[in-house]
Amino acid sequence: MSATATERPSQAKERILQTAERLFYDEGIHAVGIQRIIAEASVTRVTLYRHFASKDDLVAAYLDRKAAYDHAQVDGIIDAHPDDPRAALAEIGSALTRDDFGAVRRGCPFINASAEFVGTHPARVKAREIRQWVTGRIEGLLQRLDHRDPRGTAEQLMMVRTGAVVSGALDANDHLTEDYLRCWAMLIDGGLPQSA
Amino acid sequence: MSATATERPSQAKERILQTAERLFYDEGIHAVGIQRIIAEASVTRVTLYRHFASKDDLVAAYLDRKAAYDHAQVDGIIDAHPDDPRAALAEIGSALTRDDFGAVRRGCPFINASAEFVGTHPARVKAREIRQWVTGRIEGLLQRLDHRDPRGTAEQLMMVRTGAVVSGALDANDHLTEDYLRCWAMLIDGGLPQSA
DNA sequence: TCGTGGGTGTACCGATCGGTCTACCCACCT
DNA sequence: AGGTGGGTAGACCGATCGGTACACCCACGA
Repeated sequence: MSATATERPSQAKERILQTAERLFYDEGIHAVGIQRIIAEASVTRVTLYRHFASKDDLVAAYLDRKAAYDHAQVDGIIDAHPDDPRAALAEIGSALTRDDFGAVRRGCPFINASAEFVGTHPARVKAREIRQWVTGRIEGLLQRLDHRDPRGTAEQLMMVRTGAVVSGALDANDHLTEDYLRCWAMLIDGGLPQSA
Repeated sequence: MSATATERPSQAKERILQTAERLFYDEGIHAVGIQRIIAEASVTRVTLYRHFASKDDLVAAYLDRKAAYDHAQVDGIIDAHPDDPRAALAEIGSALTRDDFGAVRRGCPFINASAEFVGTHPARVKAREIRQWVTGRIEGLLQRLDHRDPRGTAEQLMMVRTGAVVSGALDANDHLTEDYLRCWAMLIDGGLPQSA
């Protein structure tokens, strides 16, 4: 009922964001001009600048959306295993490998964006934020498992996760998923209290 | 004697390459125009295009030089420990951490460049090549140690190495070196034959 | 009824992009 | 003496960059 009321806020904006997301991720941020985006989103220049003050603004929105996906996915997994942190950790690890790393076939959007900007540009700030957030979530799960070293292990897990994403985008081979998940499990199991 | 004879081949070219290396790595490739490079290298436009057919050509030369560093470093370490592959592995791992990851403070030049290009662009090809080469070298050392799984472990080592480089560039903390090297050593020691 | 906000269309801005052109200089080697 | 190759100087190219100005349309809600 009355969906149209507050829903109207912009179909064009949504189209712009989806297009920007696709192009920025697939081809890089500096490589994609405003012209490309408005053409493929079937929007006019004025409309874009009505919704986003500048390209940097659009970039920030693009990364915010990417971050929202990650937040939702990780928290969704954790919530789906309220009494089994170990299963949640396993799921966080393996979620990455779906469809042969298809969702990250071009690597990590935050790492990629960070490569294109310097200093304290929003892209770099957001990259650091999401990485620390994920690391913190993993650390929390490890704590609930009475893991020997939640902080260090969480960071190590982030390292192999990062490496797997990059490898999946650059030099994927048939063993990648297996090698990655074995390492992931080893880091977790190696510090568990009464594990065999 | 007669150094000037064949040494002349281009001081300008060298200046261009050094400048390109610095700017491309520090700020990104698409973010740096030809104008910036020739200005900071104190060279004219014509001179640059006399030595490099195009910007893509210069990018390729930039990455070739980066690859040459890596080749020299890794092979240098291996050659310095002809009878001790384990020491060589340890050195390859820790070489990265010198000066608080200072040499890679902006991350991996190949990963960064790959983020800016699509398809089979030289940047992506070279990235895959250097990564597979390093992985192969590590695998060779593990084989000489009669490691249980040289191939898989080499790939896992590359993952944590990659993750450490990225982390060093984005969210370095005081424990990074320690966490990284512990993981590095664990992967190696975990598969050794008669280890304690 | 009228304003407001999302939207279109298009022309325009200065700046920069990668790349080319012509003309000249000079140190070296043959 | 002449050629060659590395170098400088600066103008110029079409294209694209991010961003703005102005004028108009229309559906909605107050």
